[in-house]
Amino acid sequence: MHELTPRQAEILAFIREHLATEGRPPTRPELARAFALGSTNGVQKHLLALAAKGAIELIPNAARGIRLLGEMGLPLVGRVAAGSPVLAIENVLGRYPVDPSLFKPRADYLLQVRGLSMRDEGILDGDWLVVHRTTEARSGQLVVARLGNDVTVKRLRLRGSKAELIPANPDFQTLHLDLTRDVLEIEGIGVGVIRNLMAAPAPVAGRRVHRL
Amino acid sequence: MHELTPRQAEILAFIREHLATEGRPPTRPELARAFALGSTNGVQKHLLALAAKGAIELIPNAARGIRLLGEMGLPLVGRVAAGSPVLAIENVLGRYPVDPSLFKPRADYLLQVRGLSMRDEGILDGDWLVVHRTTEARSGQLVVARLGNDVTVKRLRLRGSKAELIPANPDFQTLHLDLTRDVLEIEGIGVGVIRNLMAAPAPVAGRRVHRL
DNA sequence: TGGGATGGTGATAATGTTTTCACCATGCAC
DNA sequence: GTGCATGGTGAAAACATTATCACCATCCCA
Repeated sequence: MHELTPRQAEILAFIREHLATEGRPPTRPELARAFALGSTNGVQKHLLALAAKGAIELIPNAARGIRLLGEMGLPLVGRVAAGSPVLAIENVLGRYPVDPSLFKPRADYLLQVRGLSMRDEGILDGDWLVVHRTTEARSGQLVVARLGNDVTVKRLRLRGSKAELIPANPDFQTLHLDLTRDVLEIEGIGVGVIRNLMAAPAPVAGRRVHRL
Repeated sequence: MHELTPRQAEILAFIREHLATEGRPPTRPELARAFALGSTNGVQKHLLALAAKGAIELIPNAARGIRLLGEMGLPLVGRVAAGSPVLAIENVLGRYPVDPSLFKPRADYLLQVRGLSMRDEGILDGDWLVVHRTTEARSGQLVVARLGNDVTVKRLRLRGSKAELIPANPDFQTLHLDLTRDVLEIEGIGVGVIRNLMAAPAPVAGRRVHRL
């Protein structure tokens, strides 16, 4: 998908919002009113641009025939391949219908936790860590950090130029970093945990998500 | 809400389905086609009946102006008042946008866990247990059980006529029941866990959910 | 300096959709 | 047996909505 212009992003956000609050997509006149446009044709062109970029689908001759694409839940990231971005396609196991607004700050993806290094905080092997994507974290937060080629989940403590990545399990060791020397790459902060006690559900979309 | 007739329930289900698959409510002609009706007026009367019963809201003069009511996520049940049904209004803290189909079997409500009796299974104080409502449970399942006036979350073990409710924390004691004497009321089985690591989100609907 | 992408106004035809008219049939309670 | 809720047909008016026409302005890049 090409990048959206700021205006297009605004309009896409309004459609999302309208859908959530009203339960149906907006019409072109409704969009025109919302953006103080005098003509529905201005709206129409934005919608065509959004459709061309794959952000929405326009159903011909259907009232409110606007369908959001790529809104199929959050990606579940499995084992992160060495050196690849967390959200790289080869790491994504599927997409699951988790409402991003259920968590604060907003959830961006799910990370399947491996190992028991955070056991004493109730995060077990196989749990889904709900992650907010950010490069900044505060002391005390649960972080998804990149250490070389590995991605790890630990609690962060910052003390001046020193950083600690602290597990919640006495069998694991705290990692000490000197920020004047070492690079600490934050991938996101943990904002929630989801565990399936029974069988894992089927994803709403498989490994590859095609746009039409 | 009055009870729906079978026909009305069918139509409501179709609206739900259409909304999920198409991303917008159906029109009256679309409904007429789906139910092989020759006239949109037949549909209109059903919609008016559904609206009168509080199942939907009809927005006048708006294309696809059908809005589902009472579809606002799962109820979060807090401390269960003595003797009251789990889902009694006084126990419901709010409603949260959790997709029931994310868990198997289907999630029916969320129960705010109190205490640390299941700590070693990674279920902590304040966690939301995702519950499937059922009165039947198998040995080994995590159950929401009613013991007298109290509701408790434990792992169930059945051995012939004996039942055990087993905590996951050595500080708590296993409860032994003789099913020939004692009554074990199952309220549901735990199918998942959700934890908010940051502040708890605002509910999509407050303690009281008004219809219009 | 010219052409394409973006972001508009204004108007109108064609089509989709809601709403209401009149009328009919069945089952069920009082 | 009459009245009422339910579940229909058929038609038509009024309104909502989509789609497309011609035209304009700005910005950026080759």
